[in-house]
Amino acid sequence: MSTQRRQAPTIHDVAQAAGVSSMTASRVVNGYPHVRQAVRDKVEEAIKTLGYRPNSLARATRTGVSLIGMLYSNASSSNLSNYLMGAFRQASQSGCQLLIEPSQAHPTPAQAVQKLVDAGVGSVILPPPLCDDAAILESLEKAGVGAVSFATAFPREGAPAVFIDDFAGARMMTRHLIDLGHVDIAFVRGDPAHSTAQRREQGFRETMAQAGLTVNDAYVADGGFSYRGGLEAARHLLNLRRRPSAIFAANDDMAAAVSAVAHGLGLSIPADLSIAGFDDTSVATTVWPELTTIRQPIADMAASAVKLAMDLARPGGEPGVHVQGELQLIERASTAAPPR
Amino acid sequence: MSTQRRQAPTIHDVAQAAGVSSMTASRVVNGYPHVRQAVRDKVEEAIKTLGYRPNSLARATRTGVSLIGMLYSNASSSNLSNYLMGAFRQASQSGCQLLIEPSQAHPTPAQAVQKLVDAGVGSVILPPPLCDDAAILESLEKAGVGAVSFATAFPREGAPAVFIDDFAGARMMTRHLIDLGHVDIAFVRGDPAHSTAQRREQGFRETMAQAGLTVNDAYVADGGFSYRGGLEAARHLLNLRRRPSAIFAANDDMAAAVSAVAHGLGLSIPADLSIAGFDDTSVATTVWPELTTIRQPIADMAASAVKLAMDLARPGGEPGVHVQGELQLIERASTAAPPR
DNA sequence: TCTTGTTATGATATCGTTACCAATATCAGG
DNA sequence: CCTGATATTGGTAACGATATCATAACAAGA
Repeated sequence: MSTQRRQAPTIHDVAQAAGVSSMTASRVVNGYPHVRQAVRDKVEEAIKTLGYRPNSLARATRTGVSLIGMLYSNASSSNLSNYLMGAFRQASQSGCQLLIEPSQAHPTPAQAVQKLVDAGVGSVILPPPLCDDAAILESLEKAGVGAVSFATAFPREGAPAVFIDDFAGARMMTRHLIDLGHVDIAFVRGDPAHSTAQRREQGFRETMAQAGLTVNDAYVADGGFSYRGGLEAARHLLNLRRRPSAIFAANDDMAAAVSAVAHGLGLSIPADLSIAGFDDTSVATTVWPELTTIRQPIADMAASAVKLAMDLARPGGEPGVHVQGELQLIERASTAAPPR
Repeated sequence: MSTQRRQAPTIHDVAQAAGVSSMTASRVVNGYPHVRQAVRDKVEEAIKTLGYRPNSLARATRTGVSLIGMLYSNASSSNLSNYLMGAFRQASQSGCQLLIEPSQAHPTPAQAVQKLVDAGVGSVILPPPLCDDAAILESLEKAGVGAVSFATAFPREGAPAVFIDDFAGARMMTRHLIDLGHVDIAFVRGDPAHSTAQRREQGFRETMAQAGLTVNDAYVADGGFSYRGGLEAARHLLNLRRRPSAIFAANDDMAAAVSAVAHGLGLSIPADLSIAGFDDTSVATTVWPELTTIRQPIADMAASAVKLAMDLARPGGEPGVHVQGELQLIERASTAAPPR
């Protein structure tokens, strides 16, 4: 029964064990040059033996802390936890503090941004639709606070941004449905205020066109990215005289709504109707059958955003970096070949 | 266009501005006694003038950092973001690092716990069902790592825990339905492996009994806390010869499933059927109509858990503290008086 | 007046880390 | 063998905050 709380080893312990100065050990830990391979090996062995883990807080005090502001809108709330996970993991690694502010807790998004600025953040991370809001970007520039755009479909040249290729994602999914043999494919649009909604629709339309398929106007319904909007869109689409054999919704919430309506009409999924979503949020695996969807690496993207934000806050930071997340088509049980 | 990055003021700046030593300033900041009111005022004014904000990272280096392990199971994934938000907010305030580990990423929960221990955490936060697992608790004790139980329905005496009164919550909701005039009230049970599921069922049953209402066995269905399980439970309940006029599901996911099935059967909510959930997760406001449910202050509870975990990791920490979250009945559009 | 005790303040050391600079080792070219 | 450049190391001083101890001030009791 060892109640002994073992003290975490410090870099000095490592240095002593390896028989070098703590400075040299620090250099090894941080991968700096000008350390002989032999010494490097010794230090690395000591690190492994002692189980040393750098204390990122102490490191941050020396390197200079940054306070980074992060907004979130609970619109994409299913993705929120991944967003937070990735951001905080990176923040803890880089030793910066994150100040999180729900944008919908303020009358206007501008006020949420102002609150962060007043708190003294060095830079902020803006999710959609704020990252496409010219007024907000301008007020930030005036305050001398840099902004990293997160998940915008139109990253600005010369400004740091983390995003995915919504167009390509929509293409992948449309392609998938076409390859399964579908011809009558309907689309549920997102909120046009979000740049991503536009790109996803373009991706759908162009892929259909390239495959020589026409997109009937009645086959494109507005869902506003919400479950409720998805319900109405689904009611419209599934009551058409010529019912589509597949419905591609611009996000998972709407796809889930389509699924609910389809069940209500006694349709069997995917035998009677294929349903595809986008985002791979938790609802994609909550509903039954689980949704075929496009996964974005939200956590990694959030981590990248924090990294960019830190660079931005640093005096010598190099702005204008773009990071693109890799998309992946996740095939689950909600899509199949159309009924004969 | 001031590109000048203002340096954040330190406690020394404050001290100088107030004409005292940094130690005295620190005492004021931390609310320690033994500072004259006049001096306290002077320092506080300096803090306000300079806009000083304590650097919690630097503070933590001196006070002793703790690395706190946090497990999560994506079972309650809708609550995950709130859980993370609260925990991270507190961690950043207290200057501790959080190491988060998804328990389902490991073959057994015990291995997830072991990974945290190996990483050198000072204590861990255990959500259900891990917090009720005797084997895990024992192995932690052997390793000398304290555990804070999160959201268990049976907090152990003498062990730190953060929880809600599931029993009382279920009572509140059952009472609400009875007060609306419902008599034929059905219940969708959660996963019996979770202690909270049992307590919620007890709360339902006892309140019914106290109101002189009988609970028909056919009116209690198993839903396993999942959407899918909720679907089956709802199909069973809504196809009974004598259909209940209200269904109380032990969590929101299952309530959402009930809602979906009810829509499918052409029932109007709440005119034909009242539906109640528990947890107030994001699905409660995603489905239509929005769910009447019981809100738990998950974020605050997570923050408390982090605080307890830090106390636990500190040598002189006082264990055995219990923190209970306040419940609140959120009345939305899914409940109303029963049809005549 | 002289303890004695309590309250109020400051000086200094320290946390774990890295920045900065000085010191030494090594090597190429003459 | 020397010269200067470059690679490799260590010493020291920070970073921002607090713990600890010492000191100063003041009041109450002997």
